[in-house]
Amino acid sequence: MEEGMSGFCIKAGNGGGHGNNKCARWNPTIEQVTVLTDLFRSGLRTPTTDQIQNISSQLSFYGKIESKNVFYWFQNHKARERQKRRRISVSVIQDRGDPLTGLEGKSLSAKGFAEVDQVTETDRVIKTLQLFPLNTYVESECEAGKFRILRDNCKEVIGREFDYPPLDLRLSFL
Amino acid sequence: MEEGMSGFCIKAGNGGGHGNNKCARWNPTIEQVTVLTDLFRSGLRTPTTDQIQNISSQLSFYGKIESKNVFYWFQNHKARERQKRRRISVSVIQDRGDPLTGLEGKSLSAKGFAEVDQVTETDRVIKTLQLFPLNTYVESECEAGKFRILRDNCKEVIGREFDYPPLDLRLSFL
DNA sequence: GCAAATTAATGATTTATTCAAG
DNA sequence: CTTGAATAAATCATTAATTTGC
Repeated sequence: MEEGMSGFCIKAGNGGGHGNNKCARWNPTIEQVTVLTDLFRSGLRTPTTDQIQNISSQLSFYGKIESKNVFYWFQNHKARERQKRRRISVSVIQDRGDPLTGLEGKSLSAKGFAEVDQVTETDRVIKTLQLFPLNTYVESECEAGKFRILRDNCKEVIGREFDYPPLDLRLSFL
Repeated sequence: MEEGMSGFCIKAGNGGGHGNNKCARWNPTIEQVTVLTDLFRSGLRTPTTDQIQNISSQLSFYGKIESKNVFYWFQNHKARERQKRRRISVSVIQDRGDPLTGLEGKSLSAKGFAEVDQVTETDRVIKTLQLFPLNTYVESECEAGKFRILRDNCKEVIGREFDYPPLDLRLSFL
């Protein structure tokens, strides 16, 4: 399969600006994303029409882009940042600064974690891990989907018993 | 910049039969790393406090270990895998572009987009660029010509139109 | 073979973000 | 607008690999 298969508008060849009309959707360049991210970080969340047009105009120097792309970018980025925060805030509370004292587990809770708000006591059977290909997972960071599921189940799997069956834990995953 | 103040580990009597007596830093055993890696590859990214404690308890069978070690391990491993990934595919950015026609400010949002969901990690992209000294923007596979142009224009446009008050600092390096 | 010296990995800290609550 | 919660990124620091001279 050729790389052009996916239909991305690869910026490679189109130095001229117009490039291939083949691309179905905007494929931002590194520079474009950098600028947009900077703006976002600087506090810009919902740019006005004028701002959008200006930004778009500016970014067009880096490659093909339209105003709507800018608009959507902010929409999406804002939403995803929020979602990301929500997702992890429900289940992750760790210690920090505790390492200095070396208190270990104790201070973990001392940190005032709530953690347990994990509403669902979902009865998802914990066979999930066995479903994971493990080998095909590679080190990619496609954590999104799978992790969400695993996290819930992992609690079960790991918390199962722990009677110190040495290799038991490991074997169950291998 | 007081930085070197760290590292006062009171030479704890390291239990366990595996490690040394020094309180330098955790030195995981092969088994411990194996289990941690399996968990990671199974999708576990940011374990909860409970999970950390459980994992730590389990792994203590193989040698000295503390909860914080587990916590740090996942932090580091996650970050480094991502870093490794990012090194390679820097230009594969995809924002779920949206095939809408013209852009007209507010009306778009009114359109009722209901698609923002997939928590892709790709929008994270390379913030590395922000560290660049302004004009050394990357000598990636892109043509060189465009960059210098934008830097000037961007400064202009943003400085003129954006209402965001004190945040203009960002502009200094665009 | 073996240590001293150098380099690569990786454990542990610090810093800078983001969203959200008050 | 300020502050709390919780990272993830960047950085510091130490251990293990390895290279090198003998």
